[in-house]
Amino acid sequence: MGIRERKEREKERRRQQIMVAAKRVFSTKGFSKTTMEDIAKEAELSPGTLYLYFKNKDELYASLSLRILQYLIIRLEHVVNQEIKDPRKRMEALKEAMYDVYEFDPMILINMFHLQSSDTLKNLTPELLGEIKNLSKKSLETMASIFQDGVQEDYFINKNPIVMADIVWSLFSGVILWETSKKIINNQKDYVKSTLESAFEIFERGITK
Amino acid sequence: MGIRERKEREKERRRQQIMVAAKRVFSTKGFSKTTMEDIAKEAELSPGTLYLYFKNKDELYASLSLRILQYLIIRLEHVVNQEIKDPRKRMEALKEAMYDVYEFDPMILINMFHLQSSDTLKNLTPELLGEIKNLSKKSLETMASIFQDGVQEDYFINKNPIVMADIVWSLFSGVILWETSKKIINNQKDYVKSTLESAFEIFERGITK
Amino acid sequence: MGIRERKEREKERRRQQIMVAAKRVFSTKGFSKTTMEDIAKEAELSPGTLYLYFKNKDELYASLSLRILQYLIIRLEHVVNQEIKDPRKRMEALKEAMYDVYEFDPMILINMFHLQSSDTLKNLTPELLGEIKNLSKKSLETMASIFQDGVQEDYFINKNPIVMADIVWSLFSGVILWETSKKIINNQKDYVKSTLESAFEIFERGITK
Amino acid sequence: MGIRERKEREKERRRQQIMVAAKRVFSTKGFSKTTMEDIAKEAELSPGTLYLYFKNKDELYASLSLRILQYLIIRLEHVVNQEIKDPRKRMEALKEAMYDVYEFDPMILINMFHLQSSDTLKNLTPELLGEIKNLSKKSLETMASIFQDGVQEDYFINKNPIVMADIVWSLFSGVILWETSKKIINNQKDYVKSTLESAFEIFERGITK
DNA sequence: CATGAATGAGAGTTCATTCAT
DNA sequence: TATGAATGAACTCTCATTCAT
Repeated sequence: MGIRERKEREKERRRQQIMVAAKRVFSTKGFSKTTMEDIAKEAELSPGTLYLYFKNKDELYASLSLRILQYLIIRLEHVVNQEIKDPRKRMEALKEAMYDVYEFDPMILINMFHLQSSDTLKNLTPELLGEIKNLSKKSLETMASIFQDGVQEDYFINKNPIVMADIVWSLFSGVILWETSKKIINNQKDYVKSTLESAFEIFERGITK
Repeated sequence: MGIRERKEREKERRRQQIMVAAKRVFSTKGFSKTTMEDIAKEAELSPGTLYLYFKNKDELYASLSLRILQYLIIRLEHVVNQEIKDPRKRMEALKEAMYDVYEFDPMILINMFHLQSSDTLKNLTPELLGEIKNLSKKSLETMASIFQDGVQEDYFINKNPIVMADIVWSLFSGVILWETSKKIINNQKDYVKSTLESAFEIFERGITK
Repeated sequence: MGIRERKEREKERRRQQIMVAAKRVFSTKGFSKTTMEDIAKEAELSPGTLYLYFKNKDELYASLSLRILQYLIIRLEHVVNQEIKDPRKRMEALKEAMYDVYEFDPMILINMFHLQSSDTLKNLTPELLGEIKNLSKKSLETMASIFQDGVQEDYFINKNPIVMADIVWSLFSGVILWETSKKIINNQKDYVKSTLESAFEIFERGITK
Repeated sequence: MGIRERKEREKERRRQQIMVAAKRVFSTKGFSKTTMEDIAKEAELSPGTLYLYFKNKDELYASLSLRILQYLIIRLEHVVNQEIKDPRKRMEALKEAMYDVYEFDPMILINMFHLQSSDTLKNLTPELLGEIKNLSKKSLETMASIFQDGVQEDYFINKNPIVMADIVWSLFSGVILWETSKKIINNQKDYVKSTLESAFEIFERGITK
């Protein structure tokens, strides 16, 4: 059993190693122009080896989203499990958490948002798709629980907390995509942080009694 | 002169005809899997002909966004130019307008949101890119003017109207992408309308004094 | 009859006009990258019209050679028909004539040399091919007659004058192609004239008793 | 180390295999009409594989010239390194060598002469172009050394040996191109050998004191 | 497990040529 | 005679994926 476990761990390590390489390549070449061979070279492996760890290119791409979702969940749970129950402070912490996730890896996060509504999604193995669904669900539920508490404390307006979570998530992804877009098109400054700040402020005002 | 005008009109009609065909193919095959030949076949033209009207595939793709942006602007300007000055009613009209734009062509709108933060954008002719930028700018400015009025009337909180416009646009795109994603992943009902409704409600509360 | 003649002349003028345009485009874009549309645009005609005057692209290309061959013949006959019968002076005149032909239009001449041993030749209409053959033959014969005279006057060695003409023509084309090639590859000075000078000198020494 | 060497050799063999196939196709279809797929089929490989060994079509074409230039150099150096120092005998050997090169592969040689003054040249990788330049230079220098010796021995006239080499190379290429052309146009006998013979004879007379 | 050469379908694009007007 | 929009075959080249070693 020990051996099998170690093997398992080693396999997982290799996967991570490949994903790290993939991220590095994406950052320099952009998603659409990155080939499997590029990634293999960066990972100092052969193209064929990549297919021992990922069923195909789409799965490799999608796997990147998993990591960031996992990170998101950790941060969100941390917010929920804290002592502080003051909704205002929790909202603040939520905002912080989400911005951290953005900063953790902007490129990958944007890729994940793209992934959300693309054909790619349909081509994934049921396992991977299931995992993504689970993680997404968990994230949203964790967020919802924050709102839930706020509603119960009569601090937030009486609205379905799940819907609130959907909206905050939409706001988050929308701001990042749009501000990134503006940055690219107009070669302008990065307003993600400040816009996110304002967006959260308005959102909070909007749900506060 | 009449002849030249007619030719011009015919050329424009052809362009539209190709774009309509493109949309039809996209709807059935999805964006990434649609080839120029598919579109040509659907338009009952030869592949070469497509290139008489669009410089390349990316330009054809991007041109689709143009139409929807134009429609958006018309709807937004209509909101602004109406007699009604009551901010609440205007917000209601704004929401209606944006939802109409979504219903006008969901696929194309989603594609446009994807386009926003992709490499494709960099490969467009400066002319087309310029046009997209102009239309985007105009849309945002028109939205901003609504908030501007509301602020001046002391009905909305004192926040940069341009930032408000950015946020409402982000919210709009974010909700659509996320709800569509959920619909696809979970094979569930389409919650775009209801979530958009809630999102606008919260947003309005959030900016109202 | 007058009318038909005029029509004929006008048709010929149009042909010339197209050929002039073609030459201009070749000079700027190079042969392989010039399209029929380029030529049409330069000639301020439509692509279709080109096909009223030339059967196809190859024929248009080949026709360019015709003009230069005609010019060559005129110059050669001038050399032969002059009063001077001194072989040395005639050789000098021959050299002058050939260099003039080169300077008349280097690009077209080089194209003609390429044409000589290419597949294109086989795709020409029999008429055009026949004309090229005739003009070539005439050129070579005219040259040969110069050598013939020199041989009869016992000034040149006793060798088949036709072969001498072939060799002088080979030398001419070979020097031009090779010196042009060196010029392009090494970005060096144009040595066509000086090398041609030396080549003729050696050739003359070689056939002089 | 042995393994890497073997791989290297195998790679080189594949390259040769492709080049041989290419030559075969060229011989039957002519250069301009040969497609990469034709060559792939002849080599019993897939089109994609060709691109593992040659960067693009032009490079494959140009590579063919390399081999013949290498063969030329070997033959020329052999002439120079022989015991015989008698200029007349050396000229004879030079002629033999060049004719052998022609017979080694007429099609490829002609193609190389075409290549010399075409746009293709400019599109090659600097490495390949550099190699071609080096080999050309070496050939010409080796030839020049023969003339150099003859001049020093006071057997040849006092002319720049480099220029002499340029001229003999021009004569060689010119005769081959022109005689091949005549053969094709007039469906006549092949006079390359006899004309080359005469040409060398005249050239030698021309440079001999 | 790992390799990496080979695959081969398929993409986007070009352009000589045609033909209805 | 002139047009020029339309054609469509043909091209080069890419790259995710496989499989013998």
